Amino acid sequence: MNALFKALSHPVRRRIIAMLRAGPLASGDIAAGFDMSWPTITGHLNALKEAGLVSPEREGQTIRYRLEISAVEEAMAFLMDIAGTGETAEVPSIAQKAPRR
Amino acid sequence: MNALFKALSHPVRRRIIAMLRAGPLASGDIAAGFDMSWPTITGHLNALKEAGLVSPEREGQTIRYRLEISAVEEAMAFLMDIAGTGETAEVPSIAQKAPRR
DNA sequence: ACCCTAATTAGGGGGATAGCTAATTGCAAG
DNA sequence: CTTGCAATTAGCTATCCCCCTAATTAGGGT
Repeated sequence: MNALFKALSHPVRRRIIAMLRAGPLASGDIAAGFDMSWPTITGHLNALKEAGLVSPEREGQTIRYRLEISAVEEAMAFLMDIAGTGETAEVPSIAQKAPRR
Repeated sequence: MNALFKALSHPVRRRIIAMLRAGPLASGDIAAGFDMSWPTITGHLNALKEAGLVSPEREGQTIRYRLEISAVEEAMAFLMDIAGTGETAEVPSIAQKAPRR
C-alpha cells in the first residue's frame, strides 16, 4: 500500500500508467515518450513494478510492461472505504461530507 | 494530484485520514494516537493540508482537522479512469511505434 | 565467435522527507 | 500582565528520491 501510493505520486509514473491502459508496451517505447534518459525510465518502471502496478514480460530482446489493474483496484478500495462508499457497483455522483458539528 | 498521492503514501498519514473518517479531531487528540512526537504529527498534518485532504479549524485554543472528502474523490476519479477499460480518457500523446508482435 | 540492439545495474550529486528536541506563537483565564 | 495549555515553527541529522552518465547483462543475427 505504501509503495503503491508512492508510485502514483510521481507524474512520470502516472503518465506511464496512462500509456499502458491501451495495452502492454516495450520499455524502449515508453522511454521514447519522455524527455528523460532511458535509465531514469527504467527506475520508474522498477518503482511501478515494486508497487505491483506493472509486470514485465520478456519477448525476445525486448521487455514489455503490462498494467496490473488489480493494484489499481486495491488503491481504489482504500479510497472508497475512506469516502464511505463501500459499493463498487455504483458511482456516487454526489458525495456527502461528514456532518459539520 | 502529486501532493495528493504522496500524502497517501505514508502509513501515519493514511491512519490519520482513517481517524478523521468518524469526524473532525483536534491536533492533540490525533497526536495522542501515535507513538511519535507531536511536532512530527504536525508535519504530517501539514502534508495532508497541502494535499487538500484535511482542513484546520480553530476553535478556542484547539485546532480541529476535518477530512475533505472531495480530495479523496479526486484521487478515486483518477484510479477509476485507469481501471476503466481505457476507452475515453486523457490519452497522453506519445510517440508510439506500431505495436510489435 | 563477433557485433548490434534492448534494457538494466552501478555510482554519484543535489534536493526533498521524516524524525527528533528546543523555542515560539496563539488563546483564554486569573 | 502573567501563567498555562495547545499547537506550530525552527533547526538539525539521517535517510531516501530523482536524475544523470558509464558500464554491464541478455538475445538475436551474421
